[in-house]
Amino acid sequence: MRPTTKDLAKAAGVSLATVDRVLNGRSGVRKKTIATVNDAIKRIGFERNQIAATLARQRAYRFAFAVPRSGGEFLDEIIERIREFDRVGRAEMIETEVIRIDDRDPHEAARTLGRLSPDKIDGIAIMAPETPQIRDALHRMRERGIETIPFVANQQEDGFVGIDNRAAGATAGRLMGRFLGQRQGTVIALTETTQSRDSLERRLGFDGVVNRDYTNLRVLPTLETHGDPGRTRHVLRNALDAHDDVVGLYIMGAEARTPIEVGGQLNAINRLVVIAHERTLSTEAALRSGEIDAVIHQDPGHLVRSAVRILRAKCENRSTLASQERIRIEILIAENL
Amino acid sequence: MRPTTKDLAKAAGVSLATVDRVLNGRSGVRKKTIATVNDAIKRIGFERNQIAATLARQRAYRFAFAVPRSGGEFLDEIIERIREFDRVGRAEMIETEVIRIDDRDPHEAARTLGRLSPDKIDGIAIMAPETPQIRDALHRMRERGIETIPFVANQQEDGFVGIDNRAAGATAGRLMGRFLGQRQGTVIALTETTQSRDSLERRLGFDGVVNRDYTNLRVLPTLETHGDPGRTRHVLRNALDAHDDVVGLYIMGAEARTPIEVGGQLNAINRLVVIAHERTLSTEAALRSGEIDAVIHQDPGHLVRSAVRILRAKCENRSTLASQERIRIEILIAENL
DNA sequence: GTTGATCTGAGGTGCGTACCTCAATTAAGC
DNA sequence: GCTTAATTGAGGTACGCACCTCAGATCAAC
Repeated sequence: MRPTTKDLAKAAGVSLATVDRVLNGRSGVRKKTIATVNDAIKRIGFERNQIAATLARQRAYRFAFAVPRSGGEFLDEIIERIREFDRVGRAEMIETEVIRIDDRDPHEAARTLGRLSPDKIDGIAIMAPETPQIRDALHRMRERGIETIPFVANQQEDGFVGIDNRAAGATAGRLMGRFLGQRQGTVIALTETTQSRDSLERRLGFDGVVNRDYTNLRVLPTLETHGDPGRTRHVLRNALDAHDDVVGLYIMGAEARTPIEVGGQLNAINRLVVIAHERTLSTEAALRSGEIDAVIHQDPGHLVRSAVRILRAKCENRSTLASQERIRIEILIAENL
Repeated sequence: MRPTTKDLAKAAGVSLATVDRVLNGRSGVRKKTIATVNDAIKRIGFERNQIAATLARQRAYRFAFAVPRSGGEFLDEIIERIREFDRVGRAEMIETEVIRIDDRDPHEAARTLGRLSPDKIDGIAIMAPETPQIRDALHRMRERGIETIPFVANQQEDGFVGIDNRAAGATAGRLMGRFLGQRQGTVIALTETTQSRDSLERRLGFDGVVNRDYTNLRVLPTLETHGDPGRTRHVLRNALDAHDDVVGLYIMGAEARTPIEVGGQLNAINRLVVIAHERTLSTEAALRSGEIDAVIHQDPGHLVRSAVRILRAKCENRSTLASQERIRIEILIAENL
């Protein structure tokens, strides 16, 4: 039989109350006693029964996902997965909710986060640009006892859930090079805004591979669409007009729908190797139809489940298996959709 | 507050004992009463608290993974993931164990499975060839009340956990075609044994794509290694001698180490596009060194966690979210390892 | 109406932990 | 040694459900 708290109390020569105080980090225990209990934990191999602990808490874990108010298909997909998780999670006493924050107004976003109280929420996964205001708000949340982790954005932070965007860019670069083979020419790189760290990282990774291993290719400075179809058409047409040897298109942003549409209309896409990011209804359809050649993807379901596992582990101050939590950089083509 | 069994009893106008009988499928309840309770469940949106239910069972779930006695690196990897899961699972009252079965002796395998009693085990994931003896043994296990699911092998069975091998082969075929570009020549396909259904499916998928879309390529009949380095060297050398235009090598089996080694020794691999299955220490190293170009993979951690989720859901007669349980066909290259 | 079988209710115990109160003990400062 | 504060123990209740017993109700067949 697995040792219980009762066994632990006996082994440590203390009462259940003290065991409880130590296990849950409550105050009013001498350092020496804490050490005694910890020794006993190791000695008898005690491990808290999380099932019983969760039940005894008398309330569900409540986790929030703070996501931008504006977003494309990929964000919709993530939100759908959060809601899906919520449905099955309730039976395991985990409730999840989506909180929208305004990524264009850092002050308002910080205020929204500031309003969250530990009474209503145990942890939060944040998908937001790293502005000083947000950073401050997060710091204050942690002080109030709310666990936080960066989600999809801000990979350099601790406990990040998401992919290594630099490696993702390198992956795209490798595929671009290999798919183009001996062909010589220009590659267009497109994103919503070059301000975003994700785009920067991806571009760095992409260039790293292409410049080193595919000297037959030349990558143009990144074009910006600002998510605007008109502007997308404009910059794309300009680039195609200016270079008659365009052979590849790398769509770096999460919103590939408009570039694909515009590319198709310009009748350019059929001759190009096109690589985009994130599986959405649009990129999936484009993969099937052959309009694009590969998609670099991170699984939204895994993202959500991993974030919840990590938040929960933090609440129970456990550690997690890093190997289990690394989000894969997936390569999708028509055949493995 | 979520409705509890008590609320359900009140809503259905029956006692807690009857609610328990219905929820857990015990005998001695009239059909009409069962219907009344089920109606009430829907009406008030009752959902069993799995945390409390698990605790009240007074014992952990015990799941087994039946895997072949002989196997290569990929099997080792899977077993390692099972043990890893076991360590974290115990805190959630899920115990897992590995059972070795002799895949060369179906009778002995069936006997091993036959010895398993519902007292000692709640469910089992089986990775074994589909012989009549095994099929019988599984049938009898289910009758005894042990849940079973096919694992990695036998994808056509219900509840299968693993990848669609035909699609995996098609994925390999597409990559082979794209990586070779305009090059013309012969492609070698290699496996341990063509008797295995996995190999057959992969070959079918591979051929489907290559024969249709890459007429510049010709795929030779599948070579068999029987897992023997000597034989591998022999058949590979023969094939390379017989065809001076070999441009690609497709290693279909799970054990790629020997073919990669032999190919390297024959000094052939550097000129070829090589695609293998399953990430292992060998294929990972070969990807990094450039000896192979891509690996088609299924994540062992996901395989194990998914199998456990499905077995547990079956024990609690719940349904699972199919979308969450589909094992991805992953494409690995050096950049997204 | 009786008998026997079938169904249902009432009530209990226990799982392993969280979280609470209050009294008792021990340590620390003077 | 005394006072005060810090530490510890004892005991309780609760979570939502599984699983048990036994008496009482209901039903069907005769």
